[in-house]
Amino acid sequence: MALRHAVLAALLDGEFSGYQLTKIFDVGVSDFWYATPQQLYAELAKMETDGLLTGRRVVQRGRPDKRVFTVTGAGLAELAAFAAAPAKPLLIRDDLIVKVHACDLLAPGPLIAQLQERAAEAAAKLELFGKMLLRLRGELEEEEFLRRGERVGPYLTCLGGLRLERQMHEWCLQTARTLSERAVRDGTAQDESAQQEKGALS
Amino acid sequence: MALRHAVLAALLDGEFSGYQLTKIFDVGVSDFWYATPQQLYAELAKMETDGLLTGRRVVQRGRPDKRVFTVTGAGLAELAAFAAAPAKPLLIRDDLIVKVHACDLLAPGPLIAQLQERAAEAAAKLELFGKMLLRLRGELEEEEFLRRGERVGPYLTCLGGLRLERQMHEWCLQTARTLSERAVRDGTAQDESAQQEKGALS
DNA sequence: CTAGTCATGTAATCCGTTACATGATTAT
DNA sequence: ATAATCATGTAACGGATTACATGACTAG
Repeated sequence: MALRHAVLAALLDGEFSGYQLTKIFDVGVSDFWYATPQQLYAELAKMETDGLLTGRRVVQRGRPDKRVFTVTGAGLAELAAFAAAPAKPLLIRDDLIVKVHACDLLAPGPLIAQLQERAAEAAAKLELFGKMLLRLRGELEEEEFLRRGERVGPYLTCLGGLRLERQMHEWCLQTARTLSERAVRDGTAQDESAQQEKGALS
Repeated sequence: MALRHAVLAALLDGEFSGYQLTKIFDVGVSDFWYATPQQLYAELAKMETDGLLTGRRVVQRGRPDKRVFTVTGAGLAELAAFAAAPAKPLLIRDDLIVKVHACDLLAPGPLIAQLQERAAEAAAKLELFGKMLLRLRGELEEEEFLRRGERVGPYLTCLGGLRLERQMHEWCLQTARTLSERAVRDGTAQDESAQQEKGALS
């Protein structure tokens, strides 16, 4: 029961449909959670049954109708109870870090490529978060907004996401550089036979 | 099928028993993965059946016997295949960030306390990772070790963990400070009735 | 002699992922 | 026409968490 709290938090920013929430959770906005569409549709149905949300049908022209959800009083109470309870420890699961951990026994080529790819993704998110921060604080300066803004929650999490992506970007590039240099030292990165001798597995 | 690759990577650092691995995965060493004991014992059994690992009984004096595991050739092949396949996107799930996202509608007191607690945990991990880096690189300087060390994988992931914890530490403290200042502005943090008026939920 | 650590599991339940399924509308 | 986007689900499977269970030994 943890996705539901993320959904409640997301719905504080406005009314959203299941589809809109899939977009929000797919990007993992501000890196605060991730969920698949199937999870969301199922959870939304359950939450409505449990009285935490109310759905409202919105007729659209040119597009299929959608049902947007609003947090109820019971939903807010659930969120408050969640906030008061001790937080579970941060959960991270990352294939890439596992691969780097094992990098001394692996072919360096694919790993370096994946690190650079991840760095590029991080850079894209950095830009996104930067724009988001601008949008959220409007005309105010950051300090001013954090002191007197009405809704700073999304801004603070976005700042966290920005920091995370910045450090991810740097780490990936630095790690890729280190592995490249070592590959060169061992007899050029693309030379497969040289790596076989060193014990790398294709 | 992702835990098994993390187990394989961990077992590159030496022979470990299920119990030892629970310690490693419980701390979430270098923040690279997390798993419960039950998950590990089940997965180790399956991996042995699948021929990725071999177990060896170690008789101890003063302590119960243990079974330590070693990666087989098939295990290394599995790891190589995993490394060559595209990595799944980073998965983060964090209660605290969800709470901060909703902070404008919540009582600030408990949230601030939890942010400070998390900051303390991050500081503890920072120290741990610092010591670990020293131990891993021995007498060499970092640059030198990264260029010529034999096993840099754990070092690189540890560097990543260090960066992550450093940024987590800073973000938690900064966010706690921001929320504290806002709480004061609204009529002192511990004054429950004042928050009720503002709309905060206890 | 009590609490804590070492050591290993089973069972039930819950959560999450993958695959499948449908259908309208808009832009090319 | 065809692909892409909007919109919402079901079903099956596999992975993860929680609760339960056991037992030896060590340090206070």
